[in-house]
Formats: sequence, structure tokens, C-alpha cells
Amino acid sequence: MIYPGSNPLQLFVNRLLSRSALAMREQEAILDLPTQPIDFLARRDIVKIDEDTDYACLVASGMVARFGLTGDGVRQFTAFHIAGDMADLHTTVRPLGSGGLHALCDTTILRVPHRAIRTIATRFPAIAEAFWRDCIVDAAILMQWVLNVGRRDARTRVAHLLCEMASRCADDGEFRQHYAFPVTQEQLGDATALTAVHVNRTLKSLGDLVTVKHGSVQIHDWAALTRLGDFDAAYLVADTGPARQRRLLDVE
Amino acid sequence: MIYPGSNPLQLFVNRLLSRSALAMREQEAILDLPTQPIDFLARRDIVKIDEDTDYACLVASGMVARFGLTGDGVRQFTAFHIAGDMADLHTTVRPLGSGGLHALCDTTILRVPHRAIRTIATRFPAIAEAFWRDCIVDAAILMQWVLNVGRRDARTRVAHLLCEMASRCADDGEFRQHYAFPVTQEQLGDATALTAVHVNRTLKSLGDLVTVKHGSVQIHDWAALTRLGDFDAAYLVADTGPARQRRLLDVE
DNA sequence: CGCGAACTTGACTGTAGTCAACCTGCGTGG
DNA sequence: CCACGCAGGTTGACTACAGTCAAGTTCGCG
Repeated sequence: MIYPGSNPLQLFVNRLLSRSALAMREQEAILDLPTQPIDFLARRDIVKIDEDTDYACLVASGMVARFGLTGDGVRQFTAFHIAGDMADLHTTVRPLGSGGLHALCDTTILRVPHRAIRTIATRFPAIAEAFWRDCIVDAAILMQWVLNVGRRDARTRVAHLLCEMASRCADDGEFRQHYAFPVTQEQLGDATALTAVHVNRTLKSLGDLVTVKHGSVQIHDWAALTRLGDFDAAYLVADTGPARQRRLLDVE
Repeated sequence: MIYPGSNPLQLFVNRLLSRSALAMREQEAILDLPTQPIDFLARRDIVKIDEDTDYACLVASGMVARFGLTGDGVRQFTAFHIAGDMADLHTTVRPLGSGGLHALCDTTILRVPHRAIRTIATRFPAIAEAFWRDCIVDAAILMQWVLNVGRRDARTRVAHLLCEMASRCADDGEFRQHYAFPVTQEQLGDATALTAVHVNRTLKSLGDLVTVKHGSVQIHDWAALTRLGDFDAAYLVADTGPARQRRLLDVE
């Protein structure tokens, strides 16, 4: 047992199952995917910007950020990914450099060959659908980031991001009062398009509602934080309807 | 022949073919999709925010914007879609309210039932893949919007957007010197997260490189505009490699 | 010809950026 | 065990880009 606790592929399947319906043999096909584990130290790039890959990166432990760079080298994060996320599943169908992946802390990645992902996606339409849907949820988050960065002031932006991560880190469908978020204030600025200095001031002014310290977040007043952060978790869930809607067609 | 010129579904197939390989019978399956045409006047919402749909919207003619709203009603566009685009293909796998769709000018939409899309996606894995890839290209554009809105100043932002649309409106892989872009300066602000007043000043300062007037864009100096706009069209293309990569597996 | 929407311009404001100094906590090595 | 170094955090003073407000002007359409 290389991975203490749970198998990262099982974590990934669980993530998919929260949004899509998969039969046992489909789940097994995913669990049987070939993987190559690689460890990265904090602050290292897992995939360099503009790098083309022939594998996707499953986060086994740790945390990663996807990022882009402007022409003059300014960095902007476009997503955070936690353990169990396939951080760049989308490269399966579009392998061209789609931004970089950066390890926020010591992180173990499982490389999963695109070829293997393609094979099971073709064999099992429900798997292709689950992968597609997973990418769409990521895109829904991205839309929120455009809104966040474009239209909200600093306090709202930071609060919204902290709410998003609290929701996504939750095991149930709710939120986590306390969660690991191993980012510096500089990196928080890369995500919210603020400077480190302004993030610092903003966090201080948010001190009654939430504390970000030593790489972890402690929420003191969820109701107030979501209100201030203009946060509604609806965009994070794929489906509230009956389970059958999670599947294009019953194959049986 | 209801639609003068070309069949909108054919336009959609062409768009897919520019990114994915589809056999004749797969193309025909798409062309056979049932559609319901609906006309919208300029400035009307095609899909209201938070509305759940059971169909996707194919733009037959005109132009639409996808948008989100902050809690206090400030609008932010997150994408523009031109004729031949399935503006919300992603709702097929995630039908929950994923933002609104707004007609920028008089626009004809073909409603395509999710159920029909699901059916052919399940029957033909290559179609599911093409749809998935199409959504990924949209997501790649969205990542650029985060970068644009988050990290670039007003001139660069506007220039970048105008470059994006010039590339996407091109029939070949290049760009269009002159193209229809029926937006007011207010709407340009909704896309770039600027106020109408500042868009106005910015456009004036860009006058040597590009003119935006009467709902159309005229580019005077493409090289300078892309340089100023920090624009590289790479993110718009799905694949530069050999054609076989456009398809997960050969089904034949 | 007249109305309204869109565009234009100027004056002033404000949020966040910049620059710079300093503090704090932690790991390393003398 | 303390000294040092360094990354990250904190604070203050000043700046600037874009927002706001308000008053015109232009354009297109009925």
C-alpha cells in the first residue's frame, strides 16, 4: 500500500461519483488506469507553461494551482486543485499547452497517460460523459473567477475564494470550518488578481469572519462570510435532480 | 430553405471539424438533430440567469454573450458566441443554471434538445469527444479571460478581446481585418470589466491600431494590435498535430 | 424634425498598486 | 544554544489607473 489512507484513484472515482453515475465495471476501469507517481517539492512547477503533455495529473496528496502568464511574466492562477482532482483532465482532448501546474506544497502527482484515459472513455460512454461533466464543473468555477476578478472588490474577492475552497474541501455537500490551504499571501494575490500587500490588508479586515494563517483557513462566521463574499455554492454542484439525470442514457 | 446561405447545423459541424475528426455518418447524425428556431430581438435575454434548460442554443445568425451577475446586479460577460457556435453545449451534461445568454443584436437561435444531443453522443463516441473538446476550447478561452480581466490594463484588455474575436471570426486559421461585433461600449465594458466611460477613452487611444464603430471592428495594424494586446492565438486551436490525434480511437 | 440611445469629454474621487522599511518565525549551522 | 539568514508577513506614505458624476454631442430611426 503505497498511499496511506485511500487510493488516489478511488478518491478520483469518488469525486466523479458525486457528479455522475458510474456502474461498477466502469468504476473498476478507472481504478485500473495505469499511473506513475511523482513527487514535487513545494513551489515547483509540475507542468511548465506551454508544455505539451501526453498524460494527465491526478493529485494524490498536496495541492496544486493552474496558472497562466501575461507577456511580461505576471502570474495569474486560474484554478486550485486538491487531492482526488484530476487537475488537467481537459488535456486528454486538447493536449496543447493549456497553462502551467504549480505545486503549492509538497505534492504527489499520479501521471495517467492520455492514451489510457482515451481508451476507457471510448469503451465506456458513461465514463466519457463523467469526464466531460467534470471538465464542465471546472469551467463553471472558471466563470465565477472571471466574475470574481472582474467585478468584485478586494474583500469580496478574497471572501469568495475562501468560501469556494471551504465548499470544495468538504466531504459532505456543505463546507469545512477548518481546512488546509497552503498558500502565501502572494499566491492568494495570484488567485484574486491583487497584490500581496493588498491581500494582507484585506485579510486583516476580514479577521472577524475568517483567519488565514500557517497555510490553513479557519472560518469563524460562515453565514457572514458567504454574504460578504457574494457566494452561492450552486455553481459547484453538477446536478440536484434525480440520479438518472447524471447519466446520458442507461446502457443496460 | 429557411436559412439563407448555409444550414446552421452545417456551420456547427464545420466548427467541430476544425477541431475534431468526424466520419460522414457522425456528421450526418449531427445534421439530423432536431431543432426549433426562435428569433430574439437585440438586447433580449435568450436564457435568463439561473434558468435551467432542457435544450442547447445553436446560434444560427446574430451574436450572443454569456454572462453572470454579482449579488448587486453588476453584469459580467464571460464569452461571446457567433453563428455556428453551440453557445451552451455544456448544459447538455450540466443543465443547472450556468449563467445567462444575451442577444447582442437580432439573433436566431436553434434550440436543440439535450436528449437528442445525449443520444448521439452515446451512440457515437467520436461525437461525444468532439463535444467535449469543443467545451474545452471554450474553457481555454475562459482562462484567458481570467488573465485578461485580472492582470492586464485597460488598453491591453480591449486589444486582446478584439484580437480574440478577429481570430475566431476568421474562416481560415488567421484573422479578419474587418468583422461584425455588434456591441456598445457599455457591453465592451461588461466583457473587459471596465466602465463604458473608460472603454470610450481606451478605444480612442487605440485609434491608430483598430477602429470600433457602428457595431463592427476594422483592424488597421494587426501586428501592433496583437503585440499591444499580448495576444497569441495558440489557445484558440485544439490541435496542431497530425489529424489522427483529433480522435480518441479509430472506430473503424 | 425630434427623440432617445450611444458616445464623448472634463473634473474629481477612490480603490488598489508601488515602494520601502521593518518585523516575525523558523530552519540551519557555527 | 545562540546567531544568522531568509521567506513571509505587516505597516506607512505616496501614486495612479480606472470609476463616478455630470454635462454635452452625435447618430440613427420613426
